[in-house]
Amino acid sequence: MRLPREFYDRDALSVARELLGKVLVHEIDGQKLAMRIVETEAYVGKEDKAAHFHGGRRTSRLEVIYGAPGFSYVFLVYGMHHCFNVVTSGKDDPQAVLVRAGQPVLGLEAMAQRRYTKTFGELTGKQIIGLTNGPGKLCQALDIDRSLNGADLCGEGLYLEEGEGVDFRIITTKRVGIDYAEEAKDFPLRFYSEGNAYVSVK
DNA sequence: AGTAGGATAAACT
DNA sequence: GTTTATCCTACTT
Repeated sequence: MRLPREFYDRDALSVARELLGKVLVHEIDGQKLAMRIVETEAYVGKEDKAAHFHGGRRTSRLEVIYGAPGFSYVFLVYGMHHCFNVVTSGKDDPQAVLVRAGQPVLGLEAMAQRRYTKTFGELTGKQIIGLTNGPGKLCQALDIDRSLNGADLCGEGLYLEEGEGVDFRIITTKRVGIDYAEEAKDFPLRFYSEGNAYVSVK
């Protein structure tokens, strides 16, 4: 079951929490790369100094976030890593959820190849975890880059599906990598699946 | 287990 | 010219 537009048409905090356990799918040439989401972060409104759109900043790359919910926002950080976000909330209300980590479900060979240029069987235990345990890593594993910025997640190619009802507890804590964000750096806006090996930072 | 530094380019000032 | 929602490697304890 693909998640409907309404799922995304809410505040980022709710969407971030409920995205845990959902499955992110990227179809390439008929091949499915899929990952169960285990860690997310909410970036919520103009008061949030950690967000690109803080203070109501509205530049060309941010237009998608000011648009309709259920679209992707993909950007490049540190000149080499992509970050995948889901746009939430209504038009002109900038909110988004960063997908920070997941566990591979489908297309493991392709992921191993993209991340390490090795077959899955050649990977060490650490490398298997390293496939998708971070925002930049998961984008490399799932072949997500800026060409997918603005993609409709209710369309074809890149979308999210309902997961398999696995039970887990949600840990709520501070976000990662936003030390510049003054008081916002301590906001409890990161969520992850308790005990999951693929979580980027415990 | 922790700390340090470098890679590397788009976006923004 | 500065900053950056990261990752990897190497070195120290």
